[in-house]
Amino acid sequence: MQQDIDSLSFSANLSNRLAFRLYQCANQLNKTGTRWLDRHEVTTQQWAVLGALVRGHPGPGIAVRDLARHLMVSRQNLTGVLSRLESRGWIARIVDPADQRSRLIALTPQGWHRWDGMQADIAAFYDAAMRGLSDNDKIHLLHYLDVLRENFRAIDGAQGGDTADGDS
Amino acid sequence: MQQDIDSLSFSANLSNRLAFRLYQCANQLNKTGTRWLDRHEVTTQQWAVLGALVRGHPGPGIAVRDLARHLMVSRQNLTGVLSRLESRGWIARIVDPADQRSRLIALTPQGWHRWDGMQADIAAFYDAAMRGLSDNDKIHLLHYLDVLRENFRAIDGAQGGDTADGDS
DNA sequence: CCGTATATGTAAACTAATTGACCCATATTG
DNA sequence: CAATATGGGTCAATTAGTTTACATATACGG
Repeated sequence: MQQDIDSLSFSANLSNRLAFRLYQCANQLNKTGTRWLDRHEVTTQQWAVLGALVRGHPGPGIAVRDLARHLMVSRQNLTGVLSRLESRGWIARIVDPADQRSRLIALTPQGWHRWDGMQADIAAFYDAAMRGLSDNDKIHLLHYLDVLRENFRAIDGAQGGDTADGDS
Repeated sequence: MQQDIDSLSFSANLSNRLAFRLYQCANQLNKTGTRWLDRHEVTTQQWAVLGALVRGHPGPGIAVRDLARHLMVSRQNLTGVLSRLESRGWIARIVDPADQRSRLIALTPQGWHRWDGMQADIAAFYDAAMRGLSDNDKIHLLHYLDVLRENFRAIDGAQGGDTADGDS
């Protein structure tokens, strides 16, 4: 009996700590990441968008809906981020020739230029952030985060969320 | 030569995917977590605050500064969250008898009551979110996230951030 | 061609996160 | 006692995130 209670609370405690650690890491990723790239004038969210565009599907660009799904943010929120990037001339909204309702988001030459310009700093940030993790560790961690992500996706789907995407 | 380039890009790619996965997971954690606890009227941030208070240090409460450090958010932001919780009567700001500048944040009886009331749903959320992870997996994942967190803390410290905390 | 579904944008309200700056009270130290 | 440091609240500006709802244009099916 006592054993049951203990094992339950051990596991629950573990989940608790895990979720909290995720929360802490995300907070710090945003804070230190944005500050690290300060001179490039990008936030981590914009950075995530640019990265998704760079390593995005072949073709002229990515539809807003797919991009929102991939980033796991709401479409309305993404619109705001995209507008800020568009007003700076980093991205362009191109009407999809195959479906004129759809806007394909793509990096402009200037966007590419700015992206290239921040690569050295991004690499240095990753070095600092992942210090002490071997490639093998990273692979394990990536796998675990994949599991979490898929679970979250399943929860989101069951909750009526707008999510359904392939992989990065 | 080619090999060097490949191994470099492999490792960089891994870091990239890892950071992006963290970003995705954090987005989904907030989204699905807040939605899951919808009927309890708490966001994941408030949930994190309550959790920190519950499993907080012994004594009458936690100073705002320490709480902000622990949660890894800014003091100004935390003030807002605390005010919302205070206006609902879930927490109280108590003047520290030992240092009258300091406010000790503590759960009120009502706060405890609400916290107790959401425990079943929280446990169910964890079950869904961590499906497929054994306790051993969780321990590994926790360890990796700890490494990331400490690296972020080090970066934050070097950047002049307001961070310095023990453990949860 | 007409109705419906889809893609996007927009709007509004709210919460949360950042930064920088300033004020005030209290502690600490010289 | 005076100067300085610290803790916390507050104000302001900006970005990001959520939700619900609506408008508009286009695509598609019958």
